[in-house]
Amino acid sequence: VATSSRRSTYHHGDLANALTDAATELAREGGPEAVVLREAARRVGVSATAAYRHFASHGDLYHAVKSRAQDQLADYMEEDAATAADPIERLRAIGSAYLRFALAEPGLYRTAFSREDTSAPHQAEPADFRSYRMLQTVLDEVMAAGLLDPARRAHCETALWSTVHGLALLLLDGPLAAMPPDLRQQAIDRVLEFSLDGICPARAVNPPPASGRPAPGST
Amino acid sequence: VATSSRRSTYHHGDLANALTDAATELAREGGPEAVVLREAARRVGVSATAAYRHFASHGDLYHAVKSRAQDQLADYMEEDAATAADPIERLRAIGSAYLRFALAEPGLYRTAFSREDTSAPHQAEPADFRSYRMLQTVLDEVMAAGLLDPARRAHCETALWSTVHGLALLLLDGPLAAMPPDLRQQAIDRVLEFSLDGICPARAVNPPPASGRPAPGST
DNA sequence: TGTACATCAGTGAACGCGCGTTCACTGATGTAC
DNA sequence: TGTACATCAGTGAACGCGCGTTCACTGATGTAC
Repeated sequence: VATSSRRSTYHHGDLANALTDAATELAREGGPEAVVLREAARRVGVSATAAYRHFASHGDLYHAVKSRAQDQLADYMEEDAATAADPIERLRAIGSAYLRFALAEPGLYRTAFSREDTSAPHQAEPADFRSYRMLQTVLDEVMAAGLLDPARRAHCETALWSTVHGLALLLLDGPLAAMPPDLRQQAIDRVLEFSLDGICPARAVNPPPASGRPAPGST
Repeated sequence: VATSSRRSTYHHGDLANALTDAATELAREGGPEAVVLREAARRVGVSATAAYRHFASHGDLYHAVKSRAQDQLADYMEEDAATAADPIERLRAIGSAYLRFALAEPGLYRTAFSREDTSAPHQAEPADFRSYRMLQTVLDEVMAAGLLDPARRAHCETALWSTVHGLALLLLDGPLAAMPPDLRQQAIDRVLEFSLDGICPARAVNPPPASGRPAPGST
């Protein structure tokens, strides 16, 4: 399996993967619009036509790239979740990893959440996202630990996902793009706390004594 | 000023506005990518070249459309805010109007928050958005009414905006697009409550007696 | 162990599309005298 | 009140671009006998 962009043999051996790699790199550099079949083929050192042996259309290739991007996001989250000691910490960790990924890999992040071609094989469901399933699991842990009122359990995923997703996009493409980095980190920290407080209001009213939660305003 | 798409006089009279109207309609129908200078000119019944008498480039026209879209969002919010009795109601109202606009006018909504061309005249600031200034004002009112701890005032705008923006995009383009409408409205209502609870946790722990806040789970 | 041949995985040229933008132009308007 | 003329606001043809996709093809591979 040659990962090099020029090959010696006539047959590539793993062209589908090589094209997906190249196209993912395009997304990384330039976002969803930069995923161009011809350019991916060019980078692999192959004719554009060759791509059609492995992908039915541009949309097919694009779909593969999008999946990769979603997976990398989940990787970031998994990595940070592993360092967390308790469920609330873990919730904070996956939220902050989400934003870390969005800011570190804006092109991939945008691609992961770009609108799919209407002719997509099937409508995406939340459960198709590894990151969503992680969020579900952690919320269940928080509830099991007695920190989340079962009456408030429904729609928690949606609330948290909305917040981090919205913040990511406001920071990347929106009116918050001009924020200086230090203020930006402060905003991220505060927004995450607001979210946790919304889920577990008791936590905010009677803060746990030994919690590592930073006081409002500190950094 | 003729708003009709075909004109009788050689000189149009208000071509700049007519082009912006047409281009905004394109955005409404197909989102930001659908804002095509040539098509706008076609719809107005004028040669594509004529547009260059009024706009320096496609980006210029696009910018005008984006402003219109942002303005219409603020109109929606203002409309609903007017019906609210108290500050918390008003906060809920502008949030729900935000989502109402996003779902009713997805093309315009996407355009309002689309990434600006890097060669834009200046970086957008939150304060450039009428909707943001409304949010600020209402939050100040909530604080003045004693319902928001001044120590928690900072970054409230960012938290709320992130949540509604994220939810809107997850519902429009994201994995929540497949949600059936009734569940969707439930999700919107709950997410707004989570947000308000995050801002004012005391409200959630000791719910105000005569408040119109729906009980969790009700619709 | 060799050979015929189906199949697989590439090539290169070309098509059609629609875009933003430029060019040299012409028709309409309004102002100076 | 008329006329010369600068200026303004349009026209139509054309350019160059890069894309996704199709076409007829050829080189490499592997299997049957």
